[in-house]
Order: sequence, then structure tokens, then C-alpha cells
Amino acid sequence: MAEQHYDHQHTEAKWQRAWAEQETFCVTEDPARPKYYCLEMFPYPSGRIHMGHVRNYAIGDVVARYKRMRGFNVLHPMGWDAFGLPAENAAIERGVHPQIWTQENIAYMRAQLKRMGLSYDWSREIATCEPDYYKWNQWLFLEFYKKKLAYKKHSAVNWCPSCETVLANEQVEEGRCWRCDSGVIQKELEQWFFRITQYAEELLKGCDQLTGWPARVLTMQRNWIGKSVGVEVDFPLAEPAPGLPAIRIFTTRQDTIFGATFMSLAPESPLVERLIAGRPEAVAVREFVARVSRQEKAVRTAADREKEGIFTGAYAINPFTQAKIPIWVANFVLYEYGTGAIMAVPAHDQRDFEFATRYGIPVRLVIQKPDGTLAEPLPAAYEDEAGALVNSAQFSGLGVAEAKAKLADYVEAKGFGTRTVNYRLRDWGVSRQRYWGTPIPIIYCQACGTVPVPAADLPVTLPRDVPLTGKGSSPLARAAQFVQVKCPKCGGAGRRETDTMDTFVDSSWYFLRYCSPREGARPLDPAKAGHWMAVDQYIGGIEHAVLHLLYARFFTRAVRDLGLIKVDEPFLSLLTQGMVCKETYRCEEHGWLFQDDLAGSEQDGWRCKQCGRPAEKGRVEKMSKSKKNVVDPERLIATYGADTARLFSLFAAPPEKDLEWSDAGVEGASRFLGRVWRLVHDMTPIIAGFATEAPAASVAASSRASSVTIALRRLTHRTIRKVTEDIEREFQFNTAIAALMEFVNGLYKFTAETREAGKAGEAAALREAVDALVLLLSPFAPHIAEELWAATGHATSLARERWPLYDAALIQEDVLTIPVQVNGKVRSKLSVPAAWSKEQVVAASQSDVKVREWIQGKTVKNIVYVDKRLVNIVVGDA
RNA sequence: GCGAGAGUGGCGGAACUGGCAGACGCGCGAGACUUAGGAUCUCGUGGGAAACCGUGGGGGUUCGAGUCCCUCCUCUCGCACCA
Repeated sequence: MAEQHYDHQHTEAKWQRAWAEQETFCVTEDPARPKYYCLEMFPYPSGRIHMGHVRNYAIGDVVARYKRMRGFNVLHPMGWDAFGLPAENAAIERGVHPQIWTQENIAYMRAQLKRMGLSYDWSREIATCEPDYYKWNQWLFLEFYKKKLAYKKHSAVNWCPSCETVLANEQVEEGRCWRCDSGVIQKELEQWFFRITQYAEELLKGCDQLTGWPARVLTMQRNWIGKSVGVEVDFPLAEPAPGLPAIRIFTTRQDTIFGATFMSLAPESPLVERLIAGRPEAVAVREFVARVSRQEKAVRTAADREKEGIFTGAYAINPFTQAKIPIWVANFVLYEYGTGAIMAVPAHDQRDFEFATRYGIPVRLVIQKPDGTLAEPLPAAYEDEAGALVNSAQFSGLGVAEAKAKLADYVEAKGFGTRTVNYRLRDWGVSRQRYWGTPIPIIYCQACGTVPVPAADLPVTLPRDVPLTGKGSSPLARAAQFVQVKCPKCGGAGRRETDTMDTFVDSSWYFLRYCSPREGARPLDPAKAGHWMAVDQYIGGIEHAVLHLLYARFFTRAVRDLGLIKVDEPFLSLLTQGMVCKETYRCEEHGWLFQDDLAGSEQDGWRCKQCGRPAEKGRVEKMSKSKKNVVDPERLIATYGADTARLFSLFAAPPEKDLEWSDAGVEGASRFLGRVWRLVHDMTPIIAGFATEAPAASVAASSRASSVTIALRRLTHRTIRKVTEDIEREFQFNTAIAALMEFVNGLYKFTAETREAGKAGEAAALREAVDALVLLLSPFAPHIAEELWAATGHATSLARERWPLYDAALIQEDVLTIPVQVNGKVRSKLSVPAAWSKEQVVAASQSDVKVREWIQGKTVKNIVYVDKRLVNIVVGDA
């Protein structure tokens, strides 16, 4: 028999080879066709792909293949986010050079991705650790430096006192060093920054344009940028210090300024020292400041951290009440935000309230609730903005919103201060004291100072042999050959910057590089980037909702302002796929257990293979090595094939929701493909005589409109519509695949009947159905689809075929089933011609035997008719 | 605490604008073909003996509510001293 068993290994390898040899998915700019840029977040080459990758890239590949079939010229590239810490750890732990380790991983993972049958243009592959790529990181850095978008300043870094090293944020786990578990402290270092805050307002406003992004990602971006509109106000000192007549604060609640009964400074503020100099309080205050800044990050940032502070001995004057108010230092005031000093209004700010209560500072009510029920002493701060001002001189009686405006006017008119906007977004610190990253292209010269490496000297390549110990600061600092350099300006002795760039820099513009990946003179070819950008559909994990996406949006604007591209936003539409999860198992003796470490069964209970104790079934959690609930895609693909792996991960849940792993679900996906395989091969002899071209025409020509033909064609065209709409509507692949399953179930019924009849018209309609099935299946399971396409007599690759279109006329039913309700409960179902009018359907429903039982002896009060859908007869007692 | 999202059969999940709840898959049951089948094909499968009851609980709007409104509960994910 022709069908035999479906051999996925052979078939998948065969088509992967064919696609590669024919360069099926290589693209160039084509003015004749609309472009479509489909992009999935590129992976870190950690060694092997995981199920999250499978899902991410399966989703992206369906989009790319579907859009291609819809006539778009699709750019679908892939590459490697290849710089990063794990490579350095491998070097420290196993003595493998990061470059070797990375290259080997890339080679392995590339082969894995190829085995998934993903329709990438591999000729555009990039790896960020290659000098050809990171050269342009450096080039962009220098352009930013020219525009003062890159600058250097002192800043606090995470420091592990035991390892004596700087830690990246992601190496700090709950305030502790990931390696030795010591408490991480903050240490001041000179670091490079990108001035992302210059674009804060634009990045915020841009969110409104991103209609193709999930609302929650936009919310997270907006919150991260954190715009606050308020005023800065000077509070004069009661006894001005030399050169320090006043302390400037920032507030968004200027309406409460009459309630400011003290001030608080951040412990880090340099003003503290100037205020306490020569006072008896100085010693105690210094001690307090030292204690707070010595505190570990985890302790300092804990949510329930107790508010504490110390009085400086100095007083300020509230410019509105003229009251003399004490100046404190408080642990909860942030030096980095606003002016590092606040006016404290205990009646209307919970933090100030707690502080005031603890230290016996007066609480002054200045906003009264609309119902007037607030009375002193307050049990807690009233922070709500509903209400009116009281105890606020000429401003008393104003509503909060109005008072904010009037007080801001007043502050400006009197010269007390100015309206100000603050963002919680901070400039992006890009210096990393690591080896495996892009060297920052800067030289320090005794005579000339900070000197950028001339563009002609790029790239500054990473020296190959550098001892990596994980101790101390930048590894590059120990590479004398690298550090010692002539100053490009004066030729004198210079010293290279030894920090490397944050790897987020690499991923902030890689999507631009894909447009012209081998461009040698610039980071990108403006004509090509102009053609392809922006990315039409970006797909990746929600974990990048803030940082990566925000940095990429910033880079896009910065590169735009260098004149290289024209777009403002990099990603028009964003799909954040859910996590891949699986149940966990735990043994009280041996901890988390792999599936393979379990004995027993679901019914009889699971046991630990090692000790025989019962294994407790835990909750469904994100697949992770630590929980031992991972599934290796390689095994999955080897056993079931890439098509099954893809189909399962697309069918089990909608893309943006979490997906729960299920062995049975994989079986189901595999079984479905087997069903398709057998069905199509069963039909091949029947449909062989019918042209592969224009099946619809041959159906029409030979059809004598038998009921079988009509029903078959209706099923075919309904399926085309359903699958198309589900893909177009938010990529609902799970329901699209369900529709294909229904199609196949339906076709199985037709084959039995049709083989009996064997009429020409029906065979032609079957040809149409089978062709449609294979085409509709192809984005999801491309290998088996190609094989079936060829088996049914087609000479060309499916990948270049057009997506089928449905004929609306064929979808129409001629007989409808209308449920008839009595008082909202279904009592009967009517089969009526689709052409019937309301009156005809209503009349038929009232004469229906089953309906009559329910309306007999009752008064018909109302009849609701929903066109072509339902009748509801409302009756009451006679 | 604040913000967002979600609670539907034994399980994963369907149900676009209010209109037959449970598509599709898994699991389970029955049958067919078989030396055999954990393969394949067909049929059935929310609960209940039934009237009826069923989309986290309670209330409301409506001829009609999984869907809209109010309220409460639970879970998940973000942000958590940003003045």
C-alpha cells in the first residue's frame, strides 16, 4: 500500500534539505509585493533549546508561513544573543573558553532549530559576539557619546563583599549573591550610562500608538517610566548655612503644603553634612547615615521596612505657613528621585504619618473628605484626592485638583519654585565588569582625558587570553596587552576602558541589523532598513515586557536621530507568549523528581524510584531545571517529529496563555497527523484524475449538484473561512487547528460514501477538499504537508503556494436548525428552509407539537425572534 | 497595599457583537476489524431515575446572561516606600 506508515524522520529531513537547497526562505527586497517582517526574540545560546523556544518559534513560523502564502514578502531571520554571563561561568567552572563554549552551543542549537523546520532566512544569521556585530555596538556607542547620549558618572553598583566582585542585577537573588549567598551591598563606581531619560516623554507618548501591543505590557512600560507632574519648592532654612539658603523639594501634592510639618532628606544627600556641621547632633546623624548605607540591599528595599530617621537639629520655614519645621534624615527617602528631599505631610501621606507618629511630630489636617468626617487625631493618613482644602489660608475650600493648579501658579508667581515633571525612569547604566561582552571603545589619557577610539580603529576586539576567575573587577583590566594603548590624540601612553557593555545593548538593535546583516560600512543600510522596518510582528516571552522592549524602543529613536532610519517604533505588533508549564513531583527524601525518577502510575500513586517513598504531586509550574519538570524537545522531536511538537504546542492553549505540558496531548497531535496521512492517501486514487489546478472550476464543470457534493464543498469552504479568521483574529491557532480536526473528521465520513458513489463531481469536490486541507495544515505542520502535497500530484513546493480562499456563496446553509424556547428554555428544534421569513418560522414554531405542550392553556405574551438563530415564546398563566 | 488578568465537565480548553454552554483534543465506555493490539475505524460520554440542575459564591438588568452591572471569595502575574 502506498500510505504505509508515516516516517517523520525521513520526511522531515527530506524537506528540510529541500528548503535549504532551494533557498526557499531567503528574501530580498521586492517592490512588487508588500513586505512583512516577522521576528521572534533571538535565543541566548545556552546549549540546547527548551520547550519555551519550541513554542516561541512554532508560533512565529506559523505567522511567517501564513503571511508568505497570503502574498507577503516575508523577512523571517534568526540569530544569537551570544554575549553573557553563562559563557564566563563555563570558563570558570570547566576551563572552556567562552568563545568556544558559545560557538559550540550555537552550532548545536542551530541544528536543533533546523530540525524544527522553521522557515528562516538563514543567510541573515547573526551572532552578537562576533566582531562583525559588536563593532557596531561600539560605533553606536561613539555616536551616542558625540551626542552626549552616552556619558560617565559615579554610581552605585551591586557588590559582593565575599567574592569581591561587582554583580549584575540578575546575579542578585533576593538581595544575596547568587554564588556565595552573602548579602549584596552598594558600592560607588564610575560607570557609563545611556541617557534614556532624554526620551522618557517620547517613550511614554509612543505607548499610545502601540495598538498592536498587549495592554498589560504597555501598562508596565508606562509604570516603569513613571511620570509625575508636580512642583519643586524651596523651603528656606531658619538659619541659612553658607551658600545654602534653602532646601528644594519635589512634590505632586502641593495642595497639601499647608500640612507640611517637617522635612526629610535622603541619607545619601550631601545636604545632610552641610546642615549638621558644627551641631551637637552631627555625631549621631553621621552614625545613622553610615548604618543605613551599610545595610544590605534586601533589607533596605524590603516592603515592610520600618520607617526610621534622625533629627538634624536644623529647621526650615514652611513658606506658606511660616512655621518653623524640623529637618530630619529618613531612611525611606530616595536620593535618586526628585531632589532627594521631601516636605512631609503626615496627615496626607501614610509614610510621613507613620514617621510622625513614631517621633511625635504634629499632624495637621489640610484636606477634608467630601462628607466632612475627618477629625483629629487621625487614625491614618488620608491620601485620597477627593475632598477640599482646609486650614490653608486663602486656598481653603478649593477642591484638590483646582488647588494643585492654583498653588502651582502661586509658587511660580512668588518665586518659591517651579512646575516640574519627574520620571522614575533612570538613565541606563551599561558598564559591566565582565569579560564576555562588547568592549567599551574609550581610551583614558593622562594628557587628553577621555578619548573615544577613532571609528577607523573599530572594532576594539576582545583579547582572547584573559584569566577568568570570577573574583575582583573587570577581567580585561588584567590583560596588559589590551589595556596599554597609545592615546589616539597625542600618541602618549593611554589606558583602555576595561568594562564591557550590558548585553541588553546587543539586543536593542539586532532587528535593524537583520535588514542588512553583512553591511560593512555602517551598522545598517538605510535603504534596506527603510524597506523592512518596522517589525510587523514581534513574538517573545512576557519576561521582557519592560527592559528589552524599552531599550529597543529607545535605541530605535536614538538611531533614528542619527539619521539612519525613519521609524519611531521598532515593533508594530507584539505577541507575548505564555510559559510552558508541567506538573512537579517531590519526594521528601530526594526533593524534586524527574518524570524518569518516578515509579508507579497516576491511579496507584507515584513513588520515588530511589527510596520507594510516595512522591507528592506538586502544582503545575513553569518548566525549570531546578523543579525537574523539564521536557527535552530533542527527545520529543526524535520520537514524534517536529510537526507533532509544533502542532502540540500550538493546539494545547492559545499563544498568549500558559501551556500545560501533557504527554497525552502530544499523542493526540501525533494521532491527528496520522489520521491526515491515512485520509489523504486513501483519497489519492479517487482524486488522481482531477486537475491540481483550479479544482473549483472542475467541480463546477462536472457537478450536478448532488447533495453530497454540496455538503462537502460547504464543509471545505467553512473550514477555510474558520481557519483564516482564527489566524487573522489574534492568532488563535488552537481553534484553527480544532477546525482542521473537524474537517478531517468530516472528510472521513465523506470518503466512505463517496467511494461508493464514485461520481465525477464528488471526486472533484474531494480534490478541492484535500488540497485545501493540506494547504491549511501547512503553516502548522509543514513537513507532512509538503509530502502530502507531492503525493497528491503537485509538482511545486507548498511554501510558494497561495492560501486558499473561500466562496461565501458555498457556505450558506439551505436548511437551518432553529431552537425554539418557551420562557427561555429550549423545548424543541425546528428544521426550516433558510429563506423563510420571520412570520413563517414563528408560525411553524407555534404549531410544533413539542412546543404546543408547553404553551397550551397559557397566554402568549411575547415572541422574540432572532434572525436565523432562535425563537423564544414568552407565556404567562391565562 | 496598588494595578492587571483569570476562575467553565475527570483534564487541557471552545463559545466574535447577550441567543442551543461544553467545539476540538485527552481520558473513559461500547462496538468493528484482527492471531493480537496500548494500532486503526465507528458510536457514546456535564450531573441527575426524573422533573430539573449546571460556567467561583450572592444579588441585579433582560424575553434570554459564561458574556452586561453590583458585591464577595480564590488564584496568577506585574509594581511595591518614586513624595
